[in-house]
Amino acid sequence: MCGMPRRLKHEGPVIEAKPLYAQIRSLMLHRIGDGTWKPGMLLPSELQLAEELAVSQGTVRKALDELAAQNIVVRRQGRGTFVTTHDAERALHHFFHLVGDDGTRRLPESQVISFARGVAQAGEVARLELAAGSGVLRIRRLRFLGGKPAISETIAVPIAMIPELDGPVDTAPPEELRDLYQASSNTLYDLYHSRFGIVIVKAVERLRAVAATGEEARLLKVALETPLLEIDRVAIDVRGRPIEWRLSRALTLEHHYLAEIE
Amino acid sequence: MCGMPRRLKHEGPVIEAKPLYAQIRSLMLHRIGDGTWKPGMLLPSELQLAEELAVSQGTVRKALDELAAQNIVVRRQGRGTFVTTHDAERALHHFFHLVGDDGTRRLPESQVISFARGVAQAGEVARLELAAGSGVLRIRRLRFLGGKPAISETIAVPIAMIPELDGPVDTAPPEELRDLYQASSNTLYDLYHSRFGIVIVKAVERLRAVAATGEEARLLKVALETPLLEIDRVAIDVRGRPIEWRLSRALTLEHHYLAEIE
DNA sequence: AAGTGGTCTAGACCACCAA
DNA sequence: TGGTGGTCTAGACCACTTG
Repeated sequence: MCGMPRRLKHEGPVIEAKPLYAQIRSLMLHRIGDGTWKPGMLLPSELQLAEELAVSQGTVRKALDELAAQNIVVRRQGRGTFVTTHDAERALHHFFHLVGDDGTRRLPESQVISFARGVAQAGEVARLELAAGSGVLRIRRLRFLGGKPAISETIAVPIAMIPELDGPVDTAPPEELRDLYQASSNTLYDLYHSRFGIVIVKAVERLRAVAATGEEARLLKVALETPLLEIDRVAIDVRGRPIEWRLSRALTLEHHYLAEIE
Repeated sequence: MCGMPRRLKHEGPVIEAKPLYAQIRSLMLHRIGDGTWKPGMLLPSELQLAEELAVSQGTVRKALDELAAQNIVVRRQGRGTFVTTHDAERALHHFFHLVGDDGTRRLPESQVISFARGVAQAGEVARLELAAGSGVLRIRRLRFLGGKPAISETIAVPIAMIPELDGPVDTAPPEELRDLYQASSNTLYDLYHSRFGIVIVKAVERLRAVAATGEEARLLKVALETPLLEIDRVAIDVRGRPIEWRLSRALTLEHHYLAEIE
């Protein structure tokens, strides 16, 4: 029955030369990215999707299974398939790896120190793959674990990724956005998803041991030169674009970074 | 046709109450663990396995796909399915996360400092889930990256895991084993697999920043109190048993620890 | 009871590889 | 050319959730 490079009928741009289930997966990612399917939403059932796309249920299933494996979608027997919510719980387990030495995982509180636009510096250009002279949003904050200052953090996001952030780089960003960032504190990825349609699916972290600088020592209330764990993270969305660069320096006296490799 | 809790016919111990493909997966893991299927070996084809186990090809496929996703098995279209070899390449990419700041990944050289049996200390008892008084093999070594000393490392393995290591804990272990450890340097997990039938599939790493002690400073040729990245790793085999505890302290001046989260 | 995802089967054709 | 895994289909029954 099948010809050679099969092709879906319902797409705008023609996708070819990859398996049907992969094409369907791409189509679903588009629907999530463009807001047709929003976070938390119930998707049509496998049978409905199969009929709409004119493929078998098994093919739809394979596409959904892959999305589920990537945590983009959650499947619940008897209920249906849902778009993942980057809620606090998930953000905590998936993207926040500092845990207490006793194994407890606590949500850190955050205090925003500064929030401003600026022209991308060399490090930002490199890690966010920007053109020279691009604008970025920069957030500086101090985070607390168990009430004690534990992490000094700088975040950079390309202005181009956030339409609401357009404007001269030497003026203050909208107050509303600052409030959003302050409020979402620990679940920025959920904010990106629900507000900007950006789905973070991956992060690359580079870790090293460094000595606390004067400012860090002051913020974290420790001696100068105290060893800190530096976490240099770039978050990447479903289309492979770097969305956020985050440089954290953490005290690891009562906490450690947990990595599970499998 | 199907009854309720389906059951395979060919097993020794009865496995029940889980899906057929999961039972088949377990059976395959047994065959790999007990040496019936050795590293690098070509497995029977899906159709042969399906016939032998009296299930459909699709069910065998699902079991094999899961093993492939776990890197326990490698599938090659047109050739067949093979038991994974923990070769240097794989060990490097999967379990060794220290990379050069320029992105290069180099295989470290190792120099064994000491190699002896002993009674498990508190930390070893806890991390390796041992009974008090159990014996462990302890290896102390210094590792070099780009010719320069970079990592100070202590490894502990329960004697019970290695039959060839049985004997009084206050005597020296067999020379042959020491030679093996020295030679395999970076691919201990391959040694565990091919020699002892232990398949490492997972590792849990805890990272923190610490200050170099006197001995470490001497070995690594840096100043006292230099910040070091401490990596506390427990390797776990396919049956969930902790096999090895490794405590490393690394210089991160020209290298960093790379973690990819997805 | 109706609808969902989860498991399992049987069979087709394809792309790839080795002899 | 024959055998392998990779894709796709069609249809069955199961377990779970909701009304």
